Amino acid sequence: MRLAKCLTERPVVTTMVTTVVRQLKQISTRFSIAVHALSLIATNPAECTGDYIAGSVNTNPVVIRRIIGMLKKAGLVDVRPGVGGASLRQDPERITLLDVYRAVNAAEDDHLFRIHENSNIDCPVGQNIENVLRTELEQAQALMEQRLAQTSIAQLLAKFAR
Amino acid sequence: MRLAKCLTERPVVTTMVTTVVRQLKQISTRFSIAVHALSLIATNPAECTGDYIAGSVNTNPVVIRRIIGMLKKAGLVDVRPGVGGASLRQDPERITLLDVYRAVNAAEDDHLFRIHENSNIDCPVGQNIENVLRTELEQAQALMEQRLAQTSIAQLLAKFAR
DNA sequence: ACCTGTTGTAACCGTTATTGTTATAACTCA
DNA sequence: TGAGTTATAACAATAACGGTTACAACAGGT
Repeated sequence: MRLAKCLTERPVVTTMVTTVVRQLKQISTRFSIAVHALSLIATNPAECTGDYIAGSVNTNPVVIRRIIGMLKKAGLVDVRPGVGGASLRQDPERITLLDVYRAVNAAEDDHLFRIHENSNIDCPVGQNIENVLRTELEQAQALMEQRLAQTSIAQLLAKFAR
Repeated sequence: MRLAKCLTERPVVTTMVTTVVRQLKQISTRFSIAVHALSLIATNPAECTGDYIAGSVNTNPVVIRRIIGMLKKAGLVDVRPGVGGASLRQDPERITLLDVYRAVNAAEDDHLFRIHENSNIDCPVGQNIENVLRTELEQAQALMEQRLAQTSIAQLLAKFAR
């Protein structure tokens, strides 16, 4: 069969593809640590130094400052060099888990699923798979994100025991 | 404040924690490649050798065999050593994207979100954050997976152009 | 004006997952 | 038996992650 040959006898030259990298990141603990930090700040802004938050999260202060920096860049918190403590820039009712998720770059480029590229376009499947699958996966991802958007930091705090 | 001291003056000994590792994996291209392979097998089982599929996906045949091996272990496909070709072990209408997602271990231990551990239990936030957040994130994950479960390989193929 | 405590970063390390690759054993069937 | 195939081990290159040290810059109190 022609297609069989076309697919099996791959040209050896394909190794030229410089690998664009663009690696999708996993959903790291940055996300949960960020939520933790925001919960602390919402509760007790005055004491929220990097060291203090690190003491509650039980990690290194630099890890915390890195994450706080991302939250600051996203407009969620206020921090000033030299002066201790941090404060929310929005009401805790208005900061959702999705805001935090996005702020800490939980998923690269807003794509949770990574899809292989360079499929063989001489093959009916290779020709179509990327677009069709992308549509499906984007819908799945959207549902997840909608759920994240439904919970605010304030709602989270309200669920704490006592 | 007592809590402040408790959190700020961390005992230096905490470094003993041997770091259990347990790294959560990202959603790799294994998933999309597996869907691609299953689509090929559903369409054209006879010709589906590792090299053939690799030609359509445009990657190394060993990568394909590794993935096919996982699909086989999950009971989705039939492959036999020595003999070329592969076949579905279930109707393409009954194989969902979620089945594939699970088969290739897209998320470690079925937990898409990784949550930091060892929060300071002397802190009200540290005490509660893990359980409360876990509940939320599991619901978000569940919605995503339910969406994956709604699409079968057959439905995917039906969406291909011409 | 200094000192202390803090934020903000850069730089580096060890670990891990991923993807591609080579090599080799074992198997099937004509 | 030989060709084609599956199965798998081993290795390398890359990247993300989390932790750590070091240091510059800054603010506020004394």
